[in-house]
Amino acid sequence: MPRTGRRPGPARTRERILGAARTQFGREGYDKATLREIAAGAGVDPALIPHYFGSKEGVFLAAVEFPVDPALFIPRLLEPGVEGLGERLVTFFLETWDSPAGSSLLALIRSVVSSDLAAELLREFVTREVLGRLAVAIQLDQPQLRASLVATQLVGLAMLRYVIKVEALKSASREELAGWIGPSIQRYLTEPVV
Amino acid sequence: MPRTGRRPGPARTRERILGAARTQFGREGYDKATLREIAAGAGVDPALIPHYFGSKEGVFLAAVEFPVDPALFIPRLLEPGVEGLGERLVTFFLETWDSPAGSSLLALIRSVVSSDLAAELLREFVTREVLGRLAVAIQLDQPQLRASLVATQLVGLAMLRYVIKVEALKSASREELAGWIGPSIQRYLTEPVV
DNA sequence: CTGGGAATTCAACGGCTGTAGAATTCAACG
DNA sequence: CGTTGAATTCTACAGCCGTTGAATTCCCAG
Repeated sequence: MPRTGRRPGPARTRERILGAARTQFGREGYDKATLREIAAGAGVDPALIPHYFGSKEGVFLAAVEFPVDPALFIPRLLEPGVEGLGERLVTFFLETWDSPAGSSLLALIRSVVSSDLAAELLREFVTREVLGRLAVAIQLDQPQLRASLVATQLVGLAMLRYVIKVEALKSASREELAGWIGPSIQRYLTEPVV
Repeated sequence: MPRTGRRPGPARTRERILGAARTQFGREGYDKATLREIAAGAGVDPALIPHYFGSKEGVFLAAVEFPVDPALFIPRLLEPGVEGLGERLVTFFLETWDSPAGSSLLALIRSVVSSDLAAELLREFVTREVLGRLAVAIQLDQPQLRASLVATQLVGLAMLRYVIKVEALKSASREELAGWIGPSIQRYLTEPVV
């Protein structure tokens, strides 16, 4: 059983493919992004991508891993107590989008609208990992509705600031936005029943 | 100069093509929708569409006309005064989406994310027709930022309720949602400077 | 009844897509 | 140095797309 053959390589090129895939999926969304463009971005032959990841779907799933771990950040946001939770949540949300991890989120949100696969993926993940944890954290009625309302405000903010790029939101500072939007989130999370 | 030849027809089939186009663009978005599927939905040969509307872009522009006229509904919403404006706005927004006109909006929001053409179209229209009118209506500082914040909340609501179809939002009543979200909108519009 | 012209269909082209499989390169080993 | 087998590339296929221009249908005027 000879342990021979070409050894080094795939670690490097796998990473470069994933990087180019994130860029491309973020810029174009799942459908418009093509394996040929991703391969060109990675300086690689297009056939290498199905070879490593099985299919276009495979490289998408490998590329858009959720860039933050809810099991970590949710307790960290809750730790200082409920007061100011809304503002902290908005600030954390904007910091994540403005960080390098934002490209993964852009790929996800762009793809969610065009691909049922991506929509299902995100809905399952958010329901299980995020809404679940938030539901047990806030000890109030209708936790799913409350968490969903929070999501509407945050998703809308991401859509207009990062996807459509509305000028007034693009040029506003994180602190300013947190000051405006934080209280809305806070109310969705803590306001007693309507 | 003989006025002869086949006369009736196009009015009917033009309408049927536009209807099928709205359905298809709403279900698939601009990119995924195909002329062949639209034609099949209208019971018509695919070549008729470029023939009547010039191109795929042409039938899209003809199909997704904004289904409500801001010049009409904005004064109507403002007329009872500023108190309760937030709730009225949310209610009107949801009524429009739940009406037959909602399919045009779905086509628009689905397409905005995949097509630069649609994004540019919507951004220009909203900036000019909606934000402008709202800005003069509310006599406060930073009218564009305020109107954009309103838009984030409404767009996010539409995304999660009608595009991703999150259960908690899909099954909530219009009144319930207006009760939760209305105050946020109200604050964005009328809260004195932060 | 007959011809003309609009309405509609047919057939096809060129381009792009994801993907499969054969062919080739090349670093590491005996 | 030659063999080996993984890493990579080449070639090609089948399918769908928007669009085109010629062919056909069919209503209506004369």
